[in-house]
Amino acid sequence: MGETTQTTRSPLWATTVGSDPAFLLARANALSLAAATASLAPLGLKVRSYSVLALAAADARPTQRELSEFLRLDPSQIVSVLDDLEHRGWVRREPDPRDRRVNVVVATDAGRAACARARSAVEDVQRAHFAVLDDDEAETFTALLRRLAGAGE
Amino acid sequence: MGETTQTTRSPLWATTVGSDPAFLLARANALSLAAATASLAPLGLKVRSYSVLALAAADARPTQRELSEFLRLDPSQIVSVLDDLEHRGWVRREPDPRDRRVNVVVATDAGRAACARARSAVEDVQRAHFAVLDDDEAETFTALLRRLAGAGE
DNA sequence: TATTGTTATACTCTATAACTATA
DNA sequence: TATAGTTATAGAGTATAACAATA
Repeated sequence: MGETTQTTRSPLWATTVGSDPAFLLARANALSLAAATASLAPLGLKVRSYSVLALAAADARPTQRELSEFLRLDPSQIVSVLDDLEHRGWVRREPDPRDRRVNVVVATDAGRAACARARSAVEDVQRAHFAVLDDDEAETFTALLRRLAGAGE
Repeated sequence: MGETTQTTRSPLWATTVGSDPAFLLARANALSLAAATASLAPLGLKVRSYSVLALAAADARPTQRELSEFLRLDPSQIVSVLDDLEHRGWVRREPDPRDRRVNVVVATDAGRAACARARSAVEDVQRAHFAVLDDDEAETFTALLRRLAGAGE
């Protein structure tokens, strides 16, 4: 047993491309992204809308501009994500009384509940994705990844 | 000195999203991808066309189907990448005499030269990207990443 | 004059299906 | 009947510029 799940194993893995860190990073991300997307689909969320919802539900009270910069999305894309989330009653735009140009994004109770369900779903698949590493390895990997991702900037 | 290069440091990094491995993976990949894309642009290449050129130049003699599966691109996307590379004289489609349906992709001498220049350019920026890790850390990271990327499958 | 959020538009990327020629 | 490559097309994602309200 064990051979039943064997995959095709392309000979192209033996090339320099197959061990290029940038290529591996892209591949690992594609797998992670696909798993997260699939787990969120039943909830009517995509990775982007879930990210926005999660930041709102974290009580960070982000402005649209902050969301745009942190998620590296164009401000106009934030608009459409928020339109969708607000239309479902999961998020509200609150005008900032100190600067009436800016909106602060807050999650509703329904939004928090939806976010909790979504988080549970993505954590399940991410755990499965990281199951190829033991706990120590996963911790090491994430610590190095955090620096590579430029966390904090 | 040192403060001149200080970036904005979003407060959103303090949320759970900011330490989510999947988010960090996406961010690290986006940075790597943007750097590679920028370094390849002067050569008229994108990451996808460079990947195909590199696999051809590695003498792996991939079929279009193999390229499609390994790079996780639709067969029709391989067609347009190859049309572009072939039009520039960097790659040739060679019909396989044993099965006349399949084309094997090989790099021309000009293609190998272009590939060497491209490889040098991307390696420079990738080195800079990985410079936040020392050699041991980079090696550890890549080894773990390889498993996470499902290398070999 | 600069900035926040918004709208509109065009471009790229991706996914899908149908077609041909071979097997 | 199935597979490799090709073509065509529609949808999603992305980038850009212009605009109104506010600072």
